[in-house]
Amino acid sequence: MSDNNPFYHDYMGTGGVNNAFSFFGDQNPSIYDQIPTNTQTPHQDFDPSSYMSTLTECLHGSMDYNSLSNVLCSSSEVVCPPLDQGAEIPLTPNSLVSSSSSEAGGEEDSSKSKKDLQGKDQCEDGDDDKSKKVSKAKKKGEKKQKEPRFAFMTKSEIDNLEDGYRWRKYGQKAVKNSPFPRSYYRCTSQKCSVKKRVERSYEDPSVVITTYEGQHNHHCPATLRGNAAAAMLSPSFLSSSQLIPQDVLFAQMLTTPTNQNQLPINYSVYNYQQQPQLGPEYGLFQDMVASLIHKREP
DNA sequence: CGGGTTTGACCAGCGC
DNA sequence: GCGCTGGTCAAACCCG
Repeated sequence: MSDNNPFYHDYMGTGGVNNAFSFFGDQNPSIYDQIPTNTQTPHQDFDPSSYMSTLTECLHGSMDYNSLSNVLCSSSEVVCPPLDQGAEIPLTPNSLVSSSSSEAGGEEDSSKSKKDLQGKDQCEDGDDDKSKKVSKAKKKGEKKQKEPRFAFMTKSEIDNLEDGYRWRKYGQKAVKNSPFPRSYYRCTSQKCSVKKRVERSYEDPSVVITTYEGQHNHHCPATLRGNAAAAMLSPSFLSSSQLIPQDVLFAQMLTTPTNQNQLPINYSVYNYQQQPQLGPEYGLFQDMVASLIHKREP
């Protein structure tokens, strides 16, 4: 199958999973210029099976995100600070982010959702358009807090990949240096402030970059695909690839923690190539996506 | 009619 | 201070 897959040759080439990362920096080496070589291409002894077991632990809740990052970092020999700062990192196609913390999601929404509410609430108070606009302004000195974020890339014809949650588009912006617009989505669940951004890589239009921000405080809508939380852990799900359309040929999860100097470090966490023998792992990738964007019950 | 999308305008943050 | 850019809002529009 891989022989018939044009993307396989494009990106998997001779280096297996790790070479898939290459399209991230070839034409824009600015980030990589600052990164030690071994962070560009994760360790050559990279062992997908150990990654899978790590991910499995994470999925089943026995490992938190920091532990996950620690394991992943050590296995790829990347110096990786704890991902608990919620650091503000510029996100571009060359700088994907996962500054996640197992607690941050629930605590951080307040400021963000506050802003949203502020806008809506004060619209009712205001009696003209001007006041509406002004009311949206955030209080000075109130540093905007970032939700934990993570991003992953998929090779897909479809921009907005089905992940089991319901999203409402609230904006679209042209992206500098990219012919493709970036779309902004918000979870339609009332009390959920999770957002996601979807854009195509300007370096490779076949690659969709999806960035999630925040963690869902509710379960995946059961009506869509059944009880996803349970279903995704079932063997039948793992081989059925229900949540993401079949035309996803490649998926790679990325994180970009920052060190003390806010230097972004990119490293591959997980990489999937759609091949028959990897079917179950494809499901596991989806599990991971779902688990990261879904806030676990305490 | 309700919910989702489109799109122009506004605002904040950042770099110069 | 100014300009640029990303993120968000909200009215208008679309669609089932």
